[in-house]
Amino acid sequence: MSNRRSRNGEDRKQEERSKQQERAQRILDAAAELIQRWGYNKTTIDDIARRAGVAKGTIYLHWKTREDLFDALMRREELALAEDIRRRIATDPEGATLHGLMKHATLATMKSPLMKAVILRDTNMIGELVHKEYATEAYEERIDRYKTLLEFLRNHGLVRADIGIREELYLLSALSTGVLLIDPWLPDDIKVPDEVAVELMAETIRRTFEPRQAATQSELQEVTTVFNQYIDRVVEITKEQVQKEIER
Amino acid sequence: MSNRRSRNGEDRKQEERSKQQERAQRILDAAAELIQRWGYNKTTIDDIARRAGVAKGTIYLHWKTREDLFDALMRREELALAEDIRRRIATDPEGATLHGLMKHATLATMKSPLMKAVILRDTNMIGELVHKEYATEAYEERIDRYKTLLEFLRNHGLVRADIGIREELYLLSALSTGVLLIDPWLPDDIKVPDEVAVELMAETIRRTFEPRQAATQSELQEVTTVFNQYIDRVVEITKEQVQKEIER
DNA sequence: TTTTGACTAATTTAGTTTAATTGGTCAACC
DNA sequence: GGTTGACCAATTAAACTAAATTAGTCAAAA
Repeated sequence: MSNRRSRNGEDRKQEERSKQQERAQRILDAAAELIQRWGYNKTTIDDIARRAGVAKGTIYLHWKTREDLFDALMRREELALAEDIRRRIATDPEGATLHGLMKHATLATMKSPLMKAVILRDTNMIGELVHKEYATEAYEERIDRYKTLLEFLRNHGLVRADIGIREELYLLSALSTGVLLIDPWLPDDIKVPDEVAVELMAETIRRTFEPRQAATQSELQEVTTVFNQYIDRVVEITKEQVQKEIER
Repeated sequence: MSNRRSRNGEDRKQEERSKQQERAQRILDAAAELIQRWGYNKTTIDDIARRAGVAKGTIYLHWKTREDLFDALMRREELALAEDIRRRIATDPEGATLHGLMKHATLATMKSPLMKAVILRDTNMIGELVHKEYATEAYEERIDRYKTLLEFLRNHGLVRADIGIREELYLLSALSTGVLLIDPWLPDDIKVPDEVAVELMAETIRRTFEPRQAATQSELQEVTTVFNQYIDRVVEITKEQVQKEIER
């Protein structure tokens, strides 16, 4: 039906949409870069438009307000983070464990200046506006997901169940937050590379949270499957949210 | 020689000195209270004088500048903290261990708003001036003392020696800093009381840093003695510094 | 239809003047 | 002697204005 010479409306519409989506990504790229360099407050729509090579009005064809643009950027970053974490876990034989997840999630966060700033509520980078709303939300969502996974792992004897979940969540939060933001406090001769830091954290979690004797091979296999399914679902849900926001 | 009716010069001089020292303490009390309430920047010498019930000039009989007063206050707080920690360790059967020390030191810090603010570099409470100088110094001194103790405990097999000291110091720092400042991040239903938080931290340290099998009773006794001597020496050194600063 | 950029109303920033406060001193007082 | 609080120079805060910047709009161009 459709060929190179005479294309039907559907084709053209789709082509245009993908072109527009590509442009949306370019705009978000520009925003991400500028925010990382100048911080949220000092990054203007004009800057972003100039860097993305579009007119200012075009940006408002995609998002109604400046905050909407930022929201979309953060959602995209969330997705990138989730995919990064999934990738790291997939290539790590010990990925599908509590210490594995925490290790990869923390390292991924460290490597994403935007997410790190949001999680740590770095007011210098992220503006005051976001501070209260988005940051708290992001952190609580994170904890919520850990809670779900923790319950699952406890039920399968892969995590201690002799202390409360609240206490475990507290410890995991304190430890990972400590690792995320300790750096500027440390004297130079004690600093360690990110990769070493999360490795140390992982070992701590393993020793503190996971039982002495390893699980049976078959049970481990089963848990790993569900674990990975869970991660995949989180990625999928995030992806859907992002798609919704990119399609105008 | 000297009795109640006719005192010699020495007596009088000493009496006056103690009276002045008492006054110095009163001034520091006032300063501490006001700084806790209003923060360092908003606490004026006039405020302090009024609250301590002395004239402003009197304060300058004790310290040359506002900063000197603050220094003295922090030294005194350091001493109080060190004594508090020693007391807590003395009454805890497991006090003379790495996890015991960390637990009591962290809890003592939590209970001292002034020290907590300095360690966490809470710019809202502590002024900018102090930020760079005193805060860094205090933190590094802390780490230095832990290093000494860590080496000692490692040599006696009470702490793992299969990872580097640097890595151990990093982990202890990240963990305790995380515990110290995580609170405002947490959703309410995950918060735990300070006492529980440090208990969880202690358990983490025990599991992560200390060997599986307990030491022999006699060796433990020996280590405990040295451990306590070390704590005592830290307290004594701090006390001397404070004395020097209080005596004009 | 889609994209643009000049335009506007509103906010932020920068600069200035004025008023209040503050750290520190010292002559007078105890 | 030791202690005080009025006093001063210097700093900081407040009030105000002018200038610049910014998010968002929309008529015109592509």
